[in-house]
Amino acid sequence: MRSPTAAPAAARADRRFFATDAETLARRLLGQRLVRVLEDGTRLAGVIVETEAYLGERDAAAHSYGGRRTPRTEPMFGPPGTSYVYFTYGMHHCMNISAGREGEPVAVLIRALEPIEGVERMRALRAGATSEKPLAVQALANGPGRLCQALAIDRTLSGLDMTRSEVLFVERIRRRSLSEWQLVNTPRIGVDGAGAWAHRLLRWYIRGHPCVSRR
DNA sequence: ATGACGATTTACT
DNA sequence: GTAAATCGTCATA
Repeated sequence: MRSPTAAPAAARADRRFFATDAETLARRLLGQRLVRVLEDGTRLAGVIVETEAYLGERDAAAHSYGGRRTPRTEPMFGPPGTSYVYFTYGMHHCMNISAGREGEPVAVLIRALEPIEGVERMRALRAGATSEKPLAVQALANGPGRLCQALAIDRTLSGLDMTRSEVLFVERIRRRSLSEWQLVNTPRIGVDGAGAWAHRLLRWYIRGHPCVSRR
């Protein structure tokens, strides 16, 4: 039973939310809340402030370019709302959410969050990365690798159905102010080897937000 | 079996 | 600004 004073349960993003093209989902995710529930029940959450779209077989920057389908990339082919987490550079993880339709390997990379819940836990999770003093809030999840570290996301969380998972999901939050935000649209980061696709404007972020990567 | 590379981050000059 | 860290994944053989 919920107490009369408790806040109403946030609405979880459902299949329909994710079932659109990657560019639309990349914009739609901005301002929504990404939630990670740890094994001890701790809730870590933040507002998504930066995303990138990966357009599948035709996109030379995508892991699914040319239809490449391997155990690693399999979640990209899953139903919309499937998590795709990969390990790279021998030390970092990056998190995506599949979009489009099942069998269509398109996804959105989550590049940065504004930490909202469990900030101290995120700081502890990130502490090992630097020898510096405690990190500022805006430095906890301002990049795809940092975000995964702050939320304890690794490839054991790849392939989850985020419309069902109890450990990783998106909550839709009321965004009356969203229409007031200005979105910035730029080329994607770190895909210089992708020829003409490197120039496509497939990255979005909330203009002026302090938690965006590469400030 | 082997080798090249990466949707990054950090530290250092 | 540049370089190092570090290893799973994938293509080739």
